[in-house]
Amino acid sequence: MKWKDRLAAEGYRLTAPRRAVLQVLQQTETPLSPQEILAQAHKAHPQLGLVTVYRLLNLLTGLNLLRRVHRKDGCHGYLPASLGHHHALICQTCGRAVEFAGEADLESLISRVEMGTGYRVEDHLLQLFGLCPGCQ
Amino acid sequence: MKWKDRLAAEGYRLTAPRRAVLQVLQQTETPLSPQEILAQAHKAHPQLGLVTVYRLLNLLTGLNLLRRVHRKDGCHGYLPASLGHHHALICQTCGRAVEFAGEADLESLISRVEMGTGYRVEDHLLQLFGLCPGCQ
DNA sequence: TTTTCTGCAAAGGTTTTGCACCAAT
DNA sequence: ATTGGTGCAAAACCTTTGCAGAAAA
Repeated sequence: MKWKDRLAAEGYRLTAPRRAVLQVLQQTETPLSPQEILAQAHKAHPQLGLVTVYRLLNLLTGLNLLRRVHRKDGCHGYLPASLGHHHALICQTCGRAVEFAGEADLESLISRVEMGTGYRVEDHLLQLFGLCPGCQ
Repeated sequence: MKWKDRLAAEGYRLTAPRRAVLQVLQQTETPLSPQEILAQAHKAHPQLGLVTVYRLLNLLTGLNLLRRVHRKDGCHGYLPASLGHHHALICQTCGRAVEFAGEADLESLISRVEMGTGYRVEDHLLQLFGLCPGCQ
């Protein structure tokens, strides 16, 4: 429910299409492509258009409510974002995803790489792919 | 020169368009988009088409001679790949990229995540972004 | 009522495919 | 001579934008 409050607090309107998309995104455990989001939200709001999905995705990503991930099939997927900087671990079979915090381990890796290359590291992209407990 | 040998060994033909594209890719230090590759290779082979670039990129990526990276601007870029599983560190200002091996550090992170989540991790995507020595 | 949001249509961009011609082996 | 490669055109996608009408505040 906090997503709706957040949108209201930022001055955005709560409309039927947005409710439908929010409901899909808040419940998903797998990274969904815009098309997949449309298909699911369509049930709750049949006249929903893909354009509206894209606009809301950009809005929510900007508010850090959503995280955009790279899927193995090349598409982009969207996942509800936890607070702070987390990373995604995605099941290659069922798509189910969990987030994990790997900052501590990355920091030592990053300082070693900085030392070795002379670069200063400012950002990173880390995703893991594997099999979830149910798919092993 | 070993790329050409590799192509020949795999039964692929050495043509003028391919020579032009190979020359560009073997020399680059920054991840190039297909359009950028076309623009540079065009000098050596003016009638080169973008389609041919795409086909060769897919071919070389399949042979593990090229690595596809995600650029911050959303485009895909291509870098010559070293042997083994390496990762890219890309300068956000000039685009210059280096590869680094972070397997040792990642292994401890990965086993910790496997322990915590119950997933089995089979693959990963790691890229670092920062400033190269010259751009700091 | 005022501003924002929506959905359509259309544009822009990237990547793939079909096909006839051409070139490397 | 064969086989595979090229380039054009066109198609298939994905994503963004312009705009008039609709809905939230």
